[in-house]
Amino acid sequence: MATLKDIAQRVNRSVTTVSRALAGYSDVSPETISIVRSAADEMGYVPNTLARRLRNRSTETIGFVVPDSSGGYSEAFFSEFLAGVSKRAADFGYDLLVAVAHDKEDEISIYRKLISEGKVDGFVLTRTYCRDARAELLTKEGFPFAMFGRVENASSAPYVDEDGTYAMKLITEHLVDRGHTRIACIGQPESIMFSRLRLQSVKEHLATAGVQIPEEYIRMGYFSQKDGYEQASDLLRLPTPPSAIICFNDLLAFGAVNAGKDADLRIGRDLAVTGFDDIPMSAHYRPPLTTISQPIQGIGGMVVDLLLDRIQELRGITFQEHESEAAKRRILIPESWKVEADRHHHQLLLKPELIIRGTT
Amino acid sequence: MATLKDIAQRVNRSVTTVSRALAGYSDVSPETISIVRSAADEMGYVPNTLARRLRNRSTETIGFVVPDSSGGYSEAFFSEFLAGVSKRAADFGYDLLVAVAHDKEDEISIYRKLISEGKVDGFVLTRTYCRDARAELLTKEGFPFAMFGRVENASSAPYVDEDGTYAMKLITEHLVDRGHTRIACIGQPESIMFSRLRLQSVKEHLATAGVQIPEEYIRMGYFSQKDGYEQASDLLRLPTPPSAIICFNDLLAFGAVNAGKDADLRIGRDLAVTGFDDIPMSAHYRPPLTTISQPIQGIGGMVVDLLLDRIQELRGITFQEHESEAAKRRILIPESWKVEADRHHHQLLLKPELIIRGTT
DNA sequence: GTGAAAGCGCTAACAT
DNA sequence: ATGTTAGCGCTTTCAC
Repeated sequence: MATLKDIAQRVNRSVTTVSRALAGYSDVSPETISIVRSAADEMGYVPNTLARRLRNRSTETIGFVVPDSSGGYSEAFFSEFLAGVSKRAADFGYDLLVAVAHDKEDEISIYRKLISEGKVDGFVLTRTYCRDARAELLTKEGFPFAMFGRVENASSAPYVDEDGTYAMKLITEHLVDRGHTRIACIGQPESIMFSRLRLQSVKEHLATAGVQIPEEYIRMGYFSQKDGYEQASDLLRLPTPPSAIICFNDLLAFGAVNAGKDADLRIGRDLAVTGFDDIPMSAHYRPPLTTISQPIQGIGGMVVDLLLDRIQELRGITFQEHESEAAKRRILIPESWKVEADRHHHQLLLKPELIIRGTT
Repeated sequence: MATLKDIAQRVNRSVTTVSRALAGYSDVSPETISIVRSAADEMGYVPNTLARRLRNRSTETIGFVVPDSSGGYSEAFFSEFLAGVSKRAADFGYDLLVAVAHDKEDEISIYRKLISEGKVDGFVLTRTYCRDARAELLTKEGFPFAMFGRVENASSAPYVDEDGTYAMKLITEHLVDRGHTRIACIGQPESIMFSRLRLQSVKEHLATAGVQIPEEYIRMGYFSQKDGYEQASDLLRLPTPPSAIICFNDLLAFGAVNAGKDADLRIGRDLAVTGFDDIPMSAHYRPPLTTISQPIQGIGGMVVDLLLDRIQELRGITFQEHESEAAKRRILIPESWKVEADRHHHQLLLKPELIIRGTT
């Protein structure tokens, strides 16, 4: 591996000059620059990452800690998000460090460890809780992070989230329009922020439409297709079973559809089912699932943008910032996104889209 | 952040001594050791990872490059494997760097980049191809790697694989025992090593049992539940449709089951379907899926063991190795695994287990 | 426009 | 048993 020193010897300049030439500093003569550049190319020079990181006190690495109970994730969601994060990070020369936690306590200790060992510059969080231990820790430590989802105990932290309240407005209105009055829902635990928001929204908008939702129609705490099947089966055995089931992710909805089929109901006619996420399989399910689309990969990328912006911001306080650098990091929202943002574009709420298919 | 220097000043020793005390070298007085240790504890000393890595010329990081077309993965497989890798790596103080590739060419260039920038000490590969461009590159570069799966163009590389040949023997025998003579199969592209091996095995064992398998019964090149549905539907529309369908993963099998249901066949009686992987959902599908179990998480861990062993081996050539270190790294195979291994335990073949459930 | 020198925090060879 | 010295490869004052 060629080093700056090797190049310096070859072109008869000092290491310093070579370093600056390569970095494109303005106080290096054009001639020197071209000499150095071509030498570097020929020698296949690649800067030593470790040395640069040590010197710059920057790991150029983003941390992503995955809770092992990934049952919580619909798996497709997880890979999509990961792809979005990884690619955007790579665009900025950042690496992605992934750690998988054994359990809840382990998770927090992993964050502690990664921080104290200085292995990452910041974290990306997803699947946020209303009271989120991770957000709390990171806020307390003053360590940079950005989230897919909101929390209640870190109100100024940067996030991207889908407007679940609005999404559920779309869904309830859609179902009420279709004439449904017995509407149930199956969702994740209410401790998860988005789940609570969605449930609240369902309740509110049903109330507005003058539709009652009895307690036994509300099933919270579930994730998987199996859960969806079981809860839906149970709902359908009630004395007055629902005619529509709102599920808080697509997997739950698949389970509910199966339960309906097993109860000999015609899905979309006798029983309506809706999902959330629009994972790839949803369009190909039978019948295809009515659901809410989320640009998960794009959101992953956006969370990285927010995080890197935050990191730069904190650096700015400590170090002098080149103006050019400062200008580089500005949050850019894709044209195609409908979004509500705060003044600094650090807290973004996406307007979701309802995809009407065969299950309603 | 406290540094060695800080501790050294506090306890009136040199930085060297402190370093060695903390590392537990035998040539430091017990007294000094305890003084240094307690000072370090009090000051909350954590070694600077970057500095240590630069000095040791080791990144303590494993690379895992995920092809973006993760449609290829059954998603559950992917997270399980990741969990196994990450946890085992953590046991040895190694980090996991994950990169997601846009496409096939991008993938190779990511490997090149990570190598030349010195960001990882070795790679973990999965979903291997018969002629695997990654394995080829890494072998050529002499860069450490270990695989879940075999390849044909890197015969001495360390791997763990499930014995797919044996697995298919179990499945075909099971089906033939049940009286099936019209047996079809749906698998991934034959360019994928495990897929080719499984297909070969199916053909051989059917031949042995005196069962014909016509060309139109063989559908290779598929991954998803949707694929499974489409191919199975097509098979069932043939003049002489199969009475059993062997699928090379569980997702395909789910699709095939659905196709059978839609054709009003009783699954397990009129039509038998088998899967592969035993992902969590398989036990809860309706009917529950007959399939082959793979301890995916355990395999992920084992691949890490193989890789770290390989890395140490290569280091041993360059650097002097502490004996204790050398002793530490020996491949240990879990008691519960039935396994065929080479002399050095660097190439492992797991004996799979057939899980008979409701679909046969 | 260029170079010398210092230092990020750590470890190891080599004294003593 | 401990300290001195050197250096990993890079970036950044600061002086000329």
